[in-house]
Amino acid sequence: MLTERQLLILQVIVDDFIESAHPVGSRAISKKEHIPFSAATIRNEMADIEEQGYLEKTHSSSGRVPSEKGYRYYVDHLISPAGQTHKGNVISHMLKDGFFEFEQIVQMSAEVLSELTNYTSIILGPELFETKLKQVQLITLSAHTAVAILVTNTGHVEHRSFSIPAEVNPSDLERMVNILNTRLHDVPILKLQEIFNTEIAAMMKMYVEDFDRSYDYLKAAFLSDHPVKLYIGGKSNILRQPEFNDVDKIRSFFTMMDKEEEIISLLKHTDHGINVSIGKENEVDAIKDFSLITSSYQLGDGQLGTIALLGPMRMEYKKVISLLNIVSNEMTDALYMWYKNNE
Amino acid sequence: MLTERQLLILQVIVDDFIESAHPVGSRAISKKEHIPFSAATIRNEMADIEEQGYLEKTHSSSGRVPSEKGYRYYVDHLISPAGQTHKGNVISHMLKDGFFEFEQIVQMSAEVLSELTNYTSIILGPELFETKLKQVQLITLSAHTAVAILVTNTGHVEHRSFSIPAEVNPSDLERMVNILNTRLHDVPILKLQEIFNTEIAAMMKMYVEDFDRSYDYLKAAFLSDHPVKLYIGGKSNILRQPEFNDVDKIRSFFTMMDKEEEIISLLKHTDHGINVSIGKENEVDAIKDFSLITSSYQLGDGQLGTIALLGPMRMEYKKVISLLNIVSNEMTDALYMWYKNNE
DNA sequence: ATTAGCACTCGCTGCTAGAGAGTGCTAACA
DNA sequence: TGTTAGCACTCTCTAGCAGCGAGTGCTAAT
Repeated sequence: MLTERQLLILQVIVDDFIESAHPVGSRAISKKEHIPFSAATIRNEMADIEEQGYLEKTHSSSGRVPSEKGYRYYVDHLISPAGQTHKGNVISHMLKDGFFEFEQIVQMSAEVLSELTNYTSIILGPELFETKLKQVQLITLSAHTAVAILVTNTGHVEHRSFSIPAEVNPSDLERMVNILNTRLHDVPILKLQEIFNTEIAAMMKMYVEDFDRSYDYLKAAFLSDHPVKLYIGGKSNILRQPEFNDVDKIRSFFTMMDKEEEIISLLKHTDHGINVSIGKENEVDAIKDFSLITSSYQLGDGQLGTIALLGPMRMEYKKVISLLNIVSNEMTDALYMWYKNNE
Repeated sequence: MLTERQLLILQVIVDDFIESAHPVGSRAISKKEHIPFSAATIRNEMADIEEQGYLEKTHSSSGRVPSEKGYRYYVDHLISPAGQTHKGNVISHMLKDGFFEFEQIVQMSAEVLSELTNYTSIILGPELFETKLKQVQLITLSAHTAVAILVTNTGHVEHRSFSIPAEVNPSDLERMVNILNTRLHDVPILKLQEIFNTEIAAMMKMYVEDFDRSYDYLKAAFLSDHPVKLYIGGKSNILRQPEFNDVDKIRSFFTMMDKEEEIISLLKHTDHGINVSIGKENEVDAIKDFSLITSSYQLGDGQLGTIALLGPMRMEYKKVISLLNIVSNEMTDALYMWYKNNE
């Protein structure tokens, strides 16, 4: 167990190290105004704290650095839930703007988050397995080309252009769209493929001449690829962190950031509220000396998306946590409004 | 003037350096099979070549490295136009696929180009000042929300969701869209803003009640931000190049890549064919020790887009040039087909 | 004209010494 | 008994120096 004074010292060390990125020595601590103890006393305390695993040395005669356990304790017990609400205003303003497109807002939020923190921000769109198709529209641009537009109940819009082979009859096309609209309304996106292959195929065969060609084209146009959408902000902002002084670290970081699936799997927990993973607590090896802070936001219908900041273990937890709290709340609010309008 | 033999040596040096990234010494050159001269002879020649500015030393007793002038000469005169057509097939296949969306293809081309070369690829979409609006569609999703869809003559589709304030009358909205469709057909995108502010405003005042609100919303929805679209592939692939051993270089590179406008201005020449800018030949300071190779592709109606590869001066010019040639031709072909279908 | 030989230059590696920052321990102190 | 001053010790970091290797330029011989 740590004494009061040890907690104070631990807090000072973590705060200081988060700010400076340099190991913290006893003398430096004793110089702070709210620390009335001598360097020697602090040395003794530090040895105790280290013994309990909250601190580490980078080498035998260096100052102390928080261990993962130290960060964990700091995050769990030593952070006062400071409310710097002024930071939220930037994003609040963005989101309160009457009209908006979901994706644009998310992308901007990601950029702003990264800009405010100098870490890399990641936002995971709503998980599509709850998302349902709301409406299908087909706009023909010419005799040979058309745009298919899919609108989901979350307000997400996707378009896809495709060319219409000469053999396909325009009236067939229209009939097909009607079929789609009737049958696919309120169908979960993830079940599209299945329904296409069974019911739709059957229905179409009845109504549409030259079934095969039309079917293939339409199917390709409608079944797009991404199940979840990922928004990353400020991949390069993180280079401002002093821990990125090592070229290999940069390389491995960027290599990891290119692997979308890995990142998605990392964020795909749907707990409510803030979640902090420090160092090896992360399941993915590639970020075993990073910290990842995630928060969830909610769509109008209760679905969850994830919003996260990835940075060095020496992260400004206090700032980041309150910021993420604000942003996820703002997003939830804004999306609730949007959803109500859309209903 | 350089003699035959000096040209041969220059070529060997550039080739070798491009491959190895190490300064090339006289002994190494004399060892190559097709070089029957001794190291001493080569030293003499190298001194001459350096005197004429085609080579440099990194320090007084180092091997030689091509100067910018050397690269320039190499590119202009020493590259045999090798036709490695097999590389083109990858992209050819992608593009020949019957249906496609312009943006998807471009993005994929960018990725593939970068993957094949380990440089960063940049593709500039068609310049919109020639692009004209073809059709406007408004799909209402609910009483309060709608999607505006703009289709251009290049087949580019843009959508924008916005909410409809309660005060706006649905029939007004419909009337507005009709007005837009009549008046804006074939209007260049760049003139949209202007026309909105004058003619459209005037016409709408006549037909539409509660003009002000409707107008603002529609305007905001229609005048989107990006005049040209930029596709970047493999920003992090370039980290594989040995010249990126320096953290500062990496930082400045990524900082530059974040400035879209700068990159656009860099590529906004519309010469036909391949263009190589070496080192300080580039107008932007940030890439004064990079080489930029651009090529143009053509849209069906003659508009130009730009496709480029950005890498170290020590670039595999031969490979890159032939690759860019192939890709830009493939893209031009594919887009011509698309355009004909769309007409 | 070409080449072998040689002195010279420069970067790189490894070694050493000294300075600086920090620790742990001991002994003195309140 | 808890706190502190003092001191020896440890470790990193930097500068300086020597030796090696790769490469050059020049000279003299072929």
